[in-house]
Amino acid sequence: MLSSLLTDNRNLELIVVTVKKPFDALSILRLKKGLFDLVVSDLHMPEMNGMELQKQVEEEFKLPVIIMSSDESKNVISRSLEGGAAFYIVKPANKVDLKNVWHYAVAIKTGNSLSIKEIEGSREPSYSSTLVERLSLEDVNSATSINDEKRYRKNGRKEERKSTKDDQEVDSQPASKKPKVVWTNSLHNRFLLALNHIGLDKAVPKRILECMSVRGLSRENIASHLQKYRIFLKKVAERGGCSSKNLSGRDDLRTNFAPSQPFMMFKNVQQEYSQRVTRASIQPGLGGNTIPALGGSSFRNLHSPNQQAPSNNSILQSPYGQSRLFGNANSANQANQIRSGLESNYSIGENMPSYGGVIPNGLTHGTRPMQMYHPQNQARSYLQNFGSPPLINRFGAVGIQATNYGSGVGDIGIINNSLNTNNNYVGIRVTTDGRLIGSGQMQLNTNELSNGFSDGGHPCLMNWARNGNMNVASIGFNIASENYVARRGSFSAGFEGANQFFPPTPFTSVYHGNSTPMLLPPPPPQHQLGLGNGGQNDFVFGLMNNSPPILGGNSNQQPQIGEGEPNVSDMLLEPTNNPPAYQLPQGVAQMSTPLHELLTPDFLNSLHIDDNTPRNEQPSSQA
DNA sequence: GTCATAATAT
DNA sequence: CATATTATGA
Repeated sequence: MLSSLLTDNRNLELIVVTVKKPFDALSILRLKKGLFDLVVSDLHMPEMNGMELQKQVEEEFKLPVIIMSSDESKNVISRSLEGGAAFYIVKPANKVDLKNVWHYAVAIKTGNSLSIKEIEGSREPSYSSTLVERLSLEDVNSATSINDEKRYRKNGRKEERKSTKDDQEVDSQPASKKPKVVWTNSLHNRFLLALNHIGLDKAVPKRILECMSVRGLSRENIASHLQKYRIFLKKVAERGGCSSKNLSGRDDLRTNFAPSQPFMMFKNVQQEYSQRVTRASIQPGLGGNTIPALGGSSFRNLHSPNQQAPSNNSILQSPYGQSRLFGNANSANQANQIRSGLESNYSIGENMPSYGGVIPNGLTHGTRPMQMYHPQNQARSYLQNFGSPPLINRFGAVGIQATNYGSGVGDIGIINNSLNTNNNYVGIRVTTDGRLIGSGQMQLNTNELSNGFSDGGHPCLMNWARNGNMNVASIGFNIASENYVARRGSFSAGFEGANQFFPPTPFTSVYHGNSTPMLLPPPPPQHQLGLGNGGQNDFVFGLMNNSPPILGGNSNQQPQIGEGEPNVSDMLLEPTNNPPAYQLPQGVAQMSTPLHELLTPDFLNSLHIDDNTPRNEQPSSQA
């Protein structure tokens, strides 16, 4: 059923009926009650103006009305909008307007085929014609004006498609462009959840589709994404790490610094924490009072529970050298040996065994083990060896283990000490349960070396050091009410070498008390380091959060398609009967399988998935 | 269901 | 203009 629905959605098209007079419009609306979803009307019309029509339509059919007019005066516009018009379009309508119309139409109509009724004042038919023509020619899917006089047709390679609704005077139009599905991070996260749920080996488009339950998403869409994802996995599996060449390529990263998409992640982190700290969007990676169980005091345990990690597998040890940043990190090469150390029953401050959580998370692709990358494992080894009193300053940089205050700083200082052409510090304070209670000081462009870590009083938590070959970012959190930090929250580092980038590791995985592995395949961007300039700019296929948290106070803004998607954790934490919908271009999504059925609270807590931003795209910053 | 590749977007 | 992403057809 769902699939048929989706199928229908894919064939969704606009059915446009044009009439000359408002009353005709009303007549047809009455006649074809339920067929229409949207009315587009001129403002100025003979018998009844657009606003009156809108009122009538609203009252009688509860349909949104878009008013168009060449009248640009603010007065008129605002009056129309206040009067209840869904949109006001100044004629001649431009591409953006039409896009909005389309989006709006799609948004309000989520399942069935979409109909747009265009009502045309007889006075100025040409305007509407213009609209319709552009609609069909330029932009949105298929939209056309069908009446006896005019027929606009896209020069498309596609010929007519079947109309989903029959109506004598309604015809369907060739599609000019099919809107692409945008794989936002949240959507992708959902995809990952589905994969995780199904199991990678059994994950095929159809099943994924079912599991994802995103309305508007087709099997093909998923197949395509899956294909990409598999390619990605393959690369990861083949190239366990990055070659050092990336690390040594350039003297000046600045030129290559920001442009590539992956880097965005880091920028987002910065952005988020420097600008958007009003909401504690970071959820500690661990639920309850558990902490990641890292091996004793040994970094290597983290990386490879079963093996001794090569001594050079830590970026911390030789950031400039031949080290492979994460390359050997998962030296538990067999997929089924990959374990997450994130589950732990140990409390903060408690000594832990070499590794507490043994969560196999093996993934396979066919017969081949897929090595999933668990950056949080490698990157977040900051939590260990909390003595008594607990040591502080143990978070932040990738995989750094601080043994004590001083040396901890020193260790971390490998990063910090590395040429500091740029150090940014951003402080964020978080309560023990992860709530953000304020931001700390921020220092920009200082050459001062800093440990970048809080000792409880100095919340310099984010540290971004740069050297000729790489950039390292780290973010940590100060848990204000405790004397030690970063128990639960920390961001790890991002690296960029030449064109490549190690994204910071968002909190991703967390498990449940029981052994159900909930770990999602997190972002393994390390392969990028091996690619060099000619390499493909790969995507990060893990849970991530690129988008700024949605802050309060903007509720009066009309959500755009693609915005305002629910974040997964929100959905999960508060299951609702009205699950928020993903709004995909060709249809509006609706979750039919609540994710909370798949997930556990702890897991959810660990996730910060609210990203509505298209993957690999930088979210727009909030003004 | 997958793969290669065309189409489209950035 | 090149690259990346998504759609599509075999």
